[in-house]
Amino acid sequence: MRIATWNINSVRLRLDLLLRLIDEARPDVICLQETKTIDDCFPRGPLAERGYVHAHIHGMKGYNGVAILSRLPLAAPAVHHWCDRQDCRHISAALPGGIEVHNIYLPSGGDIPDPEQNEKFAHKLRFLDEMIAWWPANRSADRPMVLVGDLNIAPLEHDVWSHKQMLGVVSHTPVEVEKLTALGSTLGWVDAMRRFVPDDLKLYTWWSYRARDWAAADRGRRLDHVWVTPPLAPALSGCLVAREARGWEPKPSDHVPVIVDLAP
DNA sequence: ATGGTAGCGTAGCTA
Repeated sequence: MRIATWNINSVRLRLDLLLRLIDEARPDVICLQETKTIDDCFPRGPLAERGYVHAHIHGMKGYNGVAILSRLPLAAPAVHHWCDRQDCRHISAALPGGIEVHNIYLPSGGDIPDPEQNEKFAHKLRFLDEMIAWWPANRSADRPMVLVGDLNIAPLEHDVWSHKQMLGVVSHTPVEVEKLTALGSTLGWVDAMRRFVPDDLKLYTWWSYRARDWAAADRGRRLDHVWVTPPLAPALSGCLVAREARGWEPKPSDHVPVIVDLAP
């Protein structure tokens, strides 16, 4: 089974690129973040035509928005809310065989890495704290689960272009990294991407729009993640970061798809 | 040190 995750940064504007991903990678399940549309405007038709007849969509006007599109039936669709908000940032559904897929868009956190000065950063930290408490209280590590999405944190030294220069930049500050690590420890989550790319090699999924030449500068960050619970770890058979998608014309997302394969 | 770009929706927020 092949699962793709992608912060598409508007599913309506980039429908053609989503269809290109489908043609080129043929994922069974696609998890999108930042769809940026209400559910009534989500382009279900062209996706259903290509076999993605099962969809769990949770969007809002203009911001956020997550979706799980699947060729395989989806059971137990759920919406999860955090920080007493109605943001569309986390949904889940179960695949045949009982594998539960969680699709998460974690708050970016703004620019200033101080929760006293910046309420967006405070929101990000609270979101993490609430999830750290939620998983062990609501799910067992024995359950086969996949957690994907834009977590807006690059935890490892080589998840950013310069560890030293990024230590004070939101997405790579020690407080965020500690909380993401604690989140990973809740159920013994396995970092699927790093199963296939050693920790000492650079690995990015996002490059800023604000660079003159993103590829030449290559100042990326690994903000997007695929985690699995221990029962699924032996099934991991591959993981691919579709770096070339950062150059897809006419208008690429600033994030690229991450694709993971699970053996039957 | 600063400013740089993008999407939504049509001002200003979010990233």
